[in-house]
Amino acid sequence: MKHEHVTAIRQDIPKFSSRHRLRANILKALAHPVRWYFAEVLAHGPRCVCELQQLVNLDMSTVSKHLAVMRQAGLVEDEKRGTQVLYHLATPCVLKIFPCVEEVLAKDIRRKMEVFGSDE
Amino acid sequence: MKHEHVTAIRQDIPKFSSRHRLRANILKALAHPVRWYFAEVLAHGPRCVCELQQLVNLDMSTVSKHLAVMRQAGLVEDEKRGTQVLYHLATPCVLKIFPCVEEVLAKDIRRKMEVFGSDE
DNA sequence: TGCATTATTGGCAAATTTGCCAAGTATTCA
DNA sequence: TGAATACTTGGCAAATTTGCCAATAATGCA
Repeated sequence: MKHEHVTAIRQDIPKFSSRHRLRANILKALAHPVRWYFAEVLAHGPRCVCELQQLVNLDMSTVSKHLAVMRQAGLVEDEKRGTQVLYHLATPCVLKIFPCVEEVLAKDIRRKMEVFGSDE
Repeated sequence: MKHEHVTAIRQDIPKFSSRHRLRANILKALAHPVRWYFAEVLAHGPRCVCELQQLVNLDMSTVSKHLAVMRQAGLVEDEKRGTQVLYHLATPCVLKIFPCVEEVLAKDIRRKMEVFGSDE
């Protein structure tokens, strides 16, 4: 017998849960094309919601919600300036994630080209 | 007038799309508590599906699907060994993402403690 | 004060993700 | 060959995410 079948409540992920959920949540806040793009843009300096909105051409409410996800994850911070709200990266270390992802991507492409080249 | 309302097809995210979708997809493969955990475990060396399954206490089919997500993203590679399948990290650079996330987390906690301390 | 600009929130429908079960494949071993 | 082990795939239901449209709030300006 391997283990009892727990039929746990859906939300209740086993012991590794809380620690890993916290970390996964930060990544989840980056793991969307729009939010990844925002992180890239904000790496160059603060931007207001209206600027970001024009860049992606989505409804402003949608943009606002994406930014809320990033804010709740601790990725960005906001600051009121008159009628607008400026967003900026909470820590520059987010930028270090970019090259890591590039490397995974590059390696994956190399690997796929090998497979393509072989006669399998 | 700011811009026409495009009412685009749902999938069809504007110009920044393809480039960022590709990158976001890699992060998405890490942005789940179980898969984040697997990446941590695999950082210590190859593991078979059955080992990983026992660690998280989920159905083996569920574990298999999580690993398939990671494989398709180019995060891990698999290798048959008899009846079992060993998974290992495709590139060690994934590990560099861990400390970045820790830093975001630490900064976020610091910031929240400040707010807690102030009389706002 | 009234109006425009900027942003957030609530609500909803469509899309995606997640996890289980059942069924199928592949390999080892008796 | 037949049984056991290890894994994958299809299908489905529950949960979550995403994006739009109001409706609402906050600020600046005439």
